[in-house]
Amino acid sequence: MSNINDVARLAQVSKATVSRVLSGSRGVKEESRQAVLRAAEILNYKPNAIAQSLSSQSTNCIGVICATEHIQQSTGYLQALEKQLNQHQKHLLLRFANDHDSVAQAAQELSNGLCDALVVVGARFPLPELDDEIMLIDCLSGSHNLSIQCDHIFAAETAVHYLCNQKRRQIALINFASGEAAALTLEGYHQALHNHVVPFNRQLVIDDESSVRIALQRLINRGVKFSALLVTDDTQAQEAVMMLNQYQLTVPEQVMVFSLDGSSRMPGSNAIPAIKYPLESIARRAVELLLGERHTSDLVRGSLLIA
Amino acid sequence: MSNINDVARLAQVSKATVSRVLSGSRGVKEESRQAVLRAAEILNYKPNAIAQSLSSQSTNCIGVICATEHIQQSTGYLQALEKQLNQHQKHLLLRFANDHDSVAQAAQELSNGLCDALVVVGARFPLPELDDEIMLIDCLSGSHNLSIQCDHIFAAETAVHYLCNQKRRQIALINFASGEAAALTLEGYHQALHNHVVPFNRQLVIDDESSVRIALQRLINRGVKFSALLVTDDTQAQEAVMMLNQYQLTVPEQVMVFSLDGSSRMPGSNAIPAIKYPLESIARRAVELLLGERHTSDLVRGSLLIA
DNA sequence: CTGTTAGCGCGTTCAG
DNA sequence: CTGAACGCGCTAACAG
Repeated sequence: MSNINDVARLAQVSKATVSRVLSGSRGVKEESRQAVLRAAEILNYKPNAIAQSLSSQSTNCIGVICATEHIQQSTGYLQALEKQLNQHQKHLLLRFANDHDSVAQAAQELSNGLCDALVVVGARFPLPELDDEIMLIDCLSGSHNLSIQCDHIFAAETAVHYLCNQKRRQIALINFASGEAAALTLEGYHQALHNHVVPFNRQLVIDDESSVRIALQRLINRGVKFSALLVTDDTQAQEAVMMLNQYQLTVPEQVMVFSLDGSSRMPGSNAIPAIKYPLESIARRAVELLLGERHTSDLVRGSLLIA
Repeated sequence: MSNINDVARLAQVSKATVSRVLSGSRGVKEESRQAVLRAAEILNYKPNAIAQSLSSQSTNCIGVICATEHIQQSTGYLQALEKQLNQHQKHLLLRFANDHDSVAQAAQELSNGLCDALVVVGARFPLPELDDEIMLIDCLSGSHNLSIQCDHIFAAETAVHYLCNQKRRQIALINFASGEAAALTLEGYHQALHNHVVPFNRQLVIDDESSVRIALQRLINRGVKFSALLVTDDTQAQEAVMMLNQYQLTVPEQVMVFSLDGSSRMPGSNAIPAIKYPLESIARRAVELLLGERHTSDLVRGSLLIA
């Protein structure tokens, strides 16, 4: 690979002039300008990104730590993020993590100057204490400087509202097992029921169970009737449908399953109503926040999606 | 962020000694060694990755250009690759691309010293002329220095063999639209039929159609009966099943759909028999080839997977 | 065993 | 308008 010296030599100018032409490009005689461009063309010269980074004290890399639990979900985010970053000439350094410790380790290992910033995406588990510079997207943790969260209250309200309009008033909820998101979801659920003058039944809510299947079994074991089932995402919805079928409950006739996050749908789950979040705009907002100096957070609302 | 000078100063030694302790670590007096470690601890010092890269002329980054066409497939590769790279202390620089030009551009932009190597994953379209150093995983292109390909002949043979044993002898094939893989698949299909003394019927094969739905329509329009349908991957299988249902054909009773690549399955497609490739070992092999100096290629066989 | 020095490739003063 | 010189943070070769 040729370097700046080679170009300078071939173009009969100094390194500084080469640098000026290829970067700032202002205040250079047209003649030497052409000479540099020609030389660079001939040598197929590309400024070395590493050297530039060292000099400018900023790599153009953004580290993304992606939760794998709901992988098809995360993949949507990944694509949207990459697209946005790409438009800003930034690179995406990918790391997967599926629990507290993995995230901590990944964050450690990416904090050695390789990345200009870090993002954690889709972590549905308690996160370690992270630097305030790190952005959280669609994670459970609530109070963080830089984050983009789904409006869980709004989602739950919308879902309950829709289901009530379908004359389904016994709405079961399998909530997140912990975190701010769980509380907010419950709040929206509560609120919407109240608006529809439906009494709240504690027996219809499970909020301390990480496995959907077991949550559903517990629900059924309780013997309480329900005509609708709210779950937190599409993966859970799929599993719930299968399991309900095993219990001879038809979907959606007897029980309508509703996914509170149906972004990045996989084929075959179109029959399940859901709240869909606009991945592209979330990613755009995320990159804006990340690259801008303003440290703030966003709440994004999802829209009702029915087959 | 503190740098090597800070540590040297605090530890009362020179930069070189600090470097030695944290890298080579040989031939250093225990006393100064401890001093360095203590100082590094106190200052929470992390060697700057960029500076190391510039000096060593090797970033520890591997660029991965991932095709998005069959995204759930690609995601599996991505996770497996990241895991392997991680074990080798390498970072994964992610780029998505869905056509010839995007790949070319991505390859260009990652060839500025930022990456030590490049990998293209899952590209089912014709690729641009790429540097021989670039590794191809599960791509259509055949002759390339460094690549890991699926054994398409073996896969097609296995599929046909299985179907014949199920007494299904009219086996339709919706093949790749182009490339080496298409030819190999057809060869395996051909060969296996021959072994089962089933006459080859050109009317059962579609190999110049990128859309499954249209391919299937063409197949049905031809009016030729088939009791089994071979498609190239799970996404296509899903679509085929839906479409067959629309035509009032029951699956698998009337037509058994078989996916020639059912790696990284999504929930709900368990009923479709498939050939499954071992993603983890493919990724391991890929990283070995990439990091080793031997430039060679691999052919990997998939195993029959039935619900 | 250790400190000094010279690069790695580039951007950026600062004189001319 | 241009070139020489310095610094980014670190590693490696060379003297002591």
